[in-house]
Formats: sequence, C-alpha cells, structure tokens
Amino acid sequence: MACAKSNGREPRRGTLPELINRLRRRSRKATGPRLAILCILHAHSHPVSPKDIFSALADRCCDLATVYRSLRLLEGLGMVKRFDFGDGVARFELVKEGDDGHHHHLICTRCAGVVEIEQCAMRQLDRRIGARNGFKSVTHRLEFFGLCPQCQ
Amino acid sequence: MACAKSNGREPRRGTLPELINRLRRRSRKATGPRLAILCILHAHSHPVSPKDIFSALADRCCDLATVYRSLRLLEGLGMVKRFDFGDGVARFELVKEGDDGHHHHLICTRCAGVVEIEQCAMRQLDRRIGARNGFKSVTHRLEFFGLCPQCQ
DNA sequence: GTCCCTGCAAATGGTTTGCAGGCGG
DNA sequence: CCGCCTGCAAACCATTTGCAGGGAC
Repeated sequence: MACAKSNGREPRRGTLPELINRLRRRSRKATGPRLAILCILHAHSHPVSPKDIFSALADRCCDLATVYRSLRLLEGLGMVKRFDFGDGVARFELVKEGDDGHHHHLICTRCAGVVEIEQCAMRQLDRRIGARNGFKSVTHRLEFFGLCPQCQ
Repeated sequence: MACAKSNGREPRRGTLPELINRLRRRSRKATGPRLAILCILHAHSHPVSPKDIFSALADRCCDLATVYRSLRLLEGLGMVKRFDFGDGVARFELVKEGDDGHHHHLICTRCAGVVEIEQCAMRQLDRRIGARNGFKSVTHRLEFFGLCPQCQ
C-alpha cells in the first residue's frame, strides 16, 4: 500500500494516519479495504469512479460491492465528495479536513480530461435564488463541459 | 389525444402541428407514439421522466422502450432537452423552436418540487472559464437544490 | 467475545438493443 | 411497397442488498 505516511506526531491533513483518526473518531473500523480505497483517492487529484478504484486496488484487495459500501460510508462521514459528470457514473474525491469539498470541474467532452475550477462566486447566487423563491439551504451542482486544448 | 391544436394556418410554436412540421422537416415520421409523447411533454411545464411519460400515456399507447427511443430521437433533433437532477433518472422538457432550452432548475430536496430558474449570467462565465483554461465550446450543467417553502 | 465489515451472488432499476412484424410516406 | 418504427423480451450496466462467515477493537 504505497500511500502517504506521516512520520511526525501530528497527523497531517490527508495523510493516512489522519484519515484513520477521522474514521476512529466516528467509531468506524479502519479496515484494509477502507484504507486502500482512501489511499487510492489520495493518489488521484481528480474525481475517481468506483470501478477505477476497484481496478487500481492491488491484487483484488476487496470486492466491488465493498468499494461501493465504503464510498457511501465515507460520503456519509463527509470524508469524500460525490461528483456527477452526467455520464451515469458516480465519481469521488477526497475531502480535506475542515473543508466541505465544494468546487467544480471543467470536463473535456472528447477525452474526458478534467480541470479543477477554483471556487467561483456562486454561493451568493445560492442565497439570492433561495430568497427569491422562498427556498432554504440552497446549494448547487455545477459542471462545465468543453473541448480541451489537445482535442480542439 | 387532448393536445394543443392550432386552428390557424401558421402552426404556432409548440403546437402539435408545428411539432409535426419539425419532425417532417427532418424526414422523421410523425407516428402515434411520438405525437403522444410530444403532447405529454407539451402539457408539462417541468422536466418529465420517461416513466412519467409512459404512465401518462393513454391506454398504454406504446412501449416504454419506444418512449426511450423517441426521446433520444427528439433530443438529437433538438426538440427536447435532457436534464439530470442527480437521482439517476433522466428528465426531459420540450424546447421551443428557435430556443436552445438552456435554463436551470431549483429542486426541493424533500418533495422534489421544481421551480424554473430564468436565464442567469452564466454564459459569460463559460467564456471566461474556457479562455482561462484553453477550452473551446464551453457549456455548463447547473441545478440548484434546497427546501421549498412548504417543506421547511 | 461482540458486532461491524466483507465476499459472494443475486436482485434492482434505469436504459438499451436484437429481431421480426407493421405502418407511415 | 420500402424502410423506418414499434412491441416484446432479453441484455446491459451501475449500484444495492441478503446472508453467513471473519476480522477489528
């Protein structure tokens, strides 16, 4: 399991020990499959699908069903965030502690390459749209699509 | 088939005859199932799922597979637009002729009620994000979620 | 030792497709 | 009449679930 390890006393954000802490704090077991999945998520900077994770798992370390179950658990704990690129496949990204993982992506419609889009000024739009329509707790789901430089 | 009918000579936008024209112009057959589906779409102001359409069809007028096939065809012709609310079900809306159907929705996370959000200033954002990342033909997919007044 | 977690396999739900017959143009 | 469309049923694909055994704490 070639994953980031901290060698200091204070587990650093996103390191394996810190992630284990986050699990234990919520009294969830730090099992092999879960750690392996976290490692793989940690190694990818872009959203990854359950199947991607499954095939990246060393020596068929666990079942696909377990990948789904773990991702769901981690999502519930706020440790990973689910993204939907509209192709019928869920994708997940590790969420840094203290963050809420809110950001967007720019996806190439030809090669499926992904660019991360930094925070844009949409949160105030949530508020405005909520107020205008009488809705509360408004959030949004936003992704951009286009042709990347190589694919044009 | 209780659908909007035009009684003038010039088929009005969104009326059944006008829709038939749009089909014929592209040399597609104006069959019973297709017209029935268009009628149902015409009768709903919000995105409708294939299953919704199927159950709204009078006396099991056609097969579910045909609903899917027709929607796909209509989408290809730009006559309907597909929306994705992230719940694993596709939804479709009739597109007015000459329009591109681009708009967004505000969906209640409890009762799934839908409010249509008029054009917001996102198109210039497409351009800006495209330019900043070297992408061309940038579009976006955006939906808002929250608690509607009744569900709060 | 107790439960939570996992593997396995089967079920589920949305959507697509192969095929042969039928209807629109 | 020719070929596009349709019904039917089976296939597909992502995801979920029941169950019984096994491992983490």
